[in-house]
Amino acid sequence: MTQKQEHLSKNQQIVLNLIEKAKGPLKAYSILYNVQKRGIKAPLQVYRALEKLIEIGKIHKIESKNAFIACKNSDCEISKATAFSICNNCEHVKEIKNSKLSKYLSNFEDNSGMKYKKYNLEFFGLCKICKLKQ
Amino acid sequence: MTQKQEHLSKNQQIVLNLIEKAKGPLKAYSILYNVQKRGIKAPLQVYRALEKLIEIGKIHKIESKNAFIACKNSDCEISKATAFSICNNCEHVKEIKNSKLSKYLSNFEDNSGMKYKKYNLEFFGLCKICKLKQ
DNA sequence: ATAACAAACGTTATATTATAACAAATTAAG
DNA sequence: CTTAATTTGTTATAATATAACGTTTGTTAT
Ligand SMILES: [Zn+2]
Ligand SMILES: [Zn+2]
Ligand SMILES: [Zn+2]
Ligand SMILES: [Zn+2]
Repeated sequence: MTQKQEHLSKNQQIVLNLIEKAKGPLKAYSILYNVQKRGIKAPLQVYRALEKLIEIGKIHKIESKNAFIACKNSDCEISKATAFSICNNCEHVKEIKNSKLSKYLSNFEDNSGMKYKKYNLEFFGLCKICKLKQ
Repeated sequence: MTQKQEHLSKNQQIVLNLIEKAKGPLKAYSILYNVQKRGIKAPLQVYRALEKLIEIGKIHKIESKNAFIACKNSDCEISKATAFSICNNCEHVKEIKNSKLSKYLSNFEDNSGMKYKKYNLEFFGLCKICKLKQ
């Protein structure tokens, strides 16, 4: 049983539902506008839900875009090891699931003697579709 | 000759000087306050300088912190391949210079058929000093 | 040198992203 | 039940970043 099942509060569930059915990453204020019909009125309610959802690994933040995407991998170790591919043209974002990569990075040590507990990697380029269009 | 030497404008030079002599990453508005004595008055002047400096690889943005750090590597391919180690406790940030890592990531391909032109990797953990203090 | 173009500048206003502070309500645990 | 912890609702504000506009400076080609 790799799936971590937490009980989510009302607001957390509302925000997660929206992010999960979205095609791409969503920004906080776009989330806010889309959940106002469900009673969430203020930015802070969204940010608090986001914070919790990130903590339990249900979503990830795409740092370069200030946007939030649902985790599709059941085995992201609670968002401690994330990698994304981002298309510079259409902005399509996809979480990379590659065990060699995650193993390589999780075990990475540099000469500083620092052992890393978490990493976030963002790759940029052109996706297959946009490459053809060029 | 790996060093890329561009002519910098006045504002760009002022901002770069500040970032280069800083011990760690600086935030945009902290930069602004520190260069006001040199005649830079508005956020946009700072952001424009930052944009250019990033473009030519003199500085990098630490996305998870919205902060800017000078590039210490002469061979960052104009900021197309960056990796940082970040201490969660003291916030110390250091650019990782590791040719195996950069080679591995620059050549990385996943099953999506996307070839990556750029990446940014941020590692988090405790630095040597903070580890001892725990 | 001067026209034409590109890059950088200065300035004001505004957009976007995120958190502080505090009190009330809900939920989990003993 | 009761106590503690979490979540909520709300208002205000902080922090980060860009739009729009006109001017100035630097570069390139005649
Ligand atoms: Zn994930
Ligand atoms: Zn694309
Ligand atoms: Zn660098
Ligand atoms: Zn430290």
